[in-house]
Amino acid sequence: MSSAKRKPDVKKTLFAHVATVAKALSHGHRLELLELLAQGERNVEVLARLTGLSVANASQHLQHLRRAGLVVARKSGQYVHYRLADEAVAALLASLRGVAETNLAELDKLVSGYLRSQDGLEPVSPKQLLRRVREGLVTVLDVRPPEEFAAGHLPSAVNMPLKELKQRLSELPRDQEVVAYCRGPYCLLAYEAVAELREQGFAARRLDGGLPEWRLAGLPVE
Amino acid sequence: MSSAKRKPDVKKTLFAHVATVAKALSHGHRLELLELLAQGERNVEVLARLTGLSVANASQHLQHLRRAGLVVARKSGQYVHYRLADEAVAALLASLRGVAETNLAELDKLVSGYLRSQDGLEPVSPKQLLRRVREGLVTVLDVRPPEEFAAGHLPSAVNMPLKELKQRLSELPRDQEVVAYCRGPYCLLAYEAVAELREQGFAARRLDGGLPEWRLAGLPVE
DNA sequence: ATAGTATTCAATTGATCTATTGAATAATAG
DNA sequence: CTATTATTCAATAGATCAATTGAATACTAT
Repeated sequence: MSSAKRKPDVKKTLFAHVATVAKALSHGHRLELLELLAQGERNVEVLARLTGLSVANASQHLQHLRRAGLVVARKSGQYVHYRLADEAVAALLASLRGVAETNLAELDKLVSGYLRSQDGLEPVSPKQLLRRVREGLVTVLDVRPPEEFAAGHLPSAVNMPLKELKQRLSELPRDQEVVAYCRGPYCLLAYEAVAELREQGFAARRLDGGLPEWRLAGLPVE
Repeated sequence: MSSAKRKPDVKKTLFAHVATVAKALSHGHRLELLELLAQGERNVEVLARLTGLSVANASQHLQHLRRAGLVVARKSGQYVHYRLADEAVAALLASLRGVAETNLAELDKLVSGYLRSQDGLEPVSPKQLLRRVREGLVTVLDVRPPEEFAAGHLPSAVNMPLKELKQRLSELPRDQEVVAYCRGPYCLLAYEAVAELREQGFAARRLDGGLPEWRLAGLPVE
């Protein structure tokens, strides 16, 4: 039986291949790129600017992700647009984040200390929010940039990037709660929007998670 | 606003912490250790032997996993028993494996080429199997070592390690299908058991996944 | 064609990771 | 107490990875 000798090799090879995927996830910059790509397609320059990386560096990290099969590239003219390879990638990221949060004491402290302190209230769960949106009880505020909003957003959400928030407060009704969201659990825009709104006397809360998490829950996107 | 300067730091720090968890998953040996731990608690020496690593090397990898919060250690006498920190870790592993399989062309070839060729038939899904077990239509064969069987197994499963299979064929009924399983999708024991059984004229198939996947599906364990 | 832009490639340097080895701890058995 | 066993620690050398730089490629617009 040749398999007696080949068996360990095959098993080691299988695990080594799975490990290469994990290795692609094992750098903060690449996780940040993936979070941005979870919002929708992006070209290299924009990704570099949003993450603060040099273009060459961003390009190399993106190629690393591509080799691991986590993202795909589409060339259009002189631009190369990257996007997540698959919805399963977004689910994997969420799972990784969840394990990291529950298991890493330090991370837990950061998340619950720094982030949660900014708004005293618990975040609204996606399902709760959907129910209240359908009953017209709540204003949904998307504080991401307009391009990301255009690529998909929550039902009946209003787009108001954080920078414009102060000037456009009059557009928001004061007689119902405002729920803000942005890219994901580690996107700080929504935290700051809630802080600002509450300073101005609004009843404001944050959505638990961002658009990718909403999508993963199987809820509708416009 | 001090957050204008601190914001990027917090975000980078958050992603860096999540990345350390991914880094812990980024080595084949550690994934193999985790697969074994998904079967139940194990001490260092046993893990070293099962993986073919030196004890010191296995110990270091285990400590790496522990620092990342993926496993926990329990000291009892002179032994240190490791186990998965959480059920979410098993789910994360399954998710990682799934993404790796669908996205890595090479891995796909290995899995469907080498493994699937060993038994021509499709594997049985956990839900199908549970239904057929309850109707008494099938014999469930657990080909893992007795310790792992003792730590938990499928309802009404028969334990028969691969090495004993040939001698104990008479214990298996020939008038109904036999479904074999072992540790997980990359555990080769079940493939070999099915091949052997079919050579001997049994109607044999493989369960899709192993005990950890069965657990994750929320199905009952004895 | 020419200039300009987006992206990738190639080479370098410093940093991090892995496996091995042998010694150090800690618990147990005689 | 001494010998034994399980585990961890510490130091090393080789391998791999990350960021930077400047050049190369590929496409667009004039």
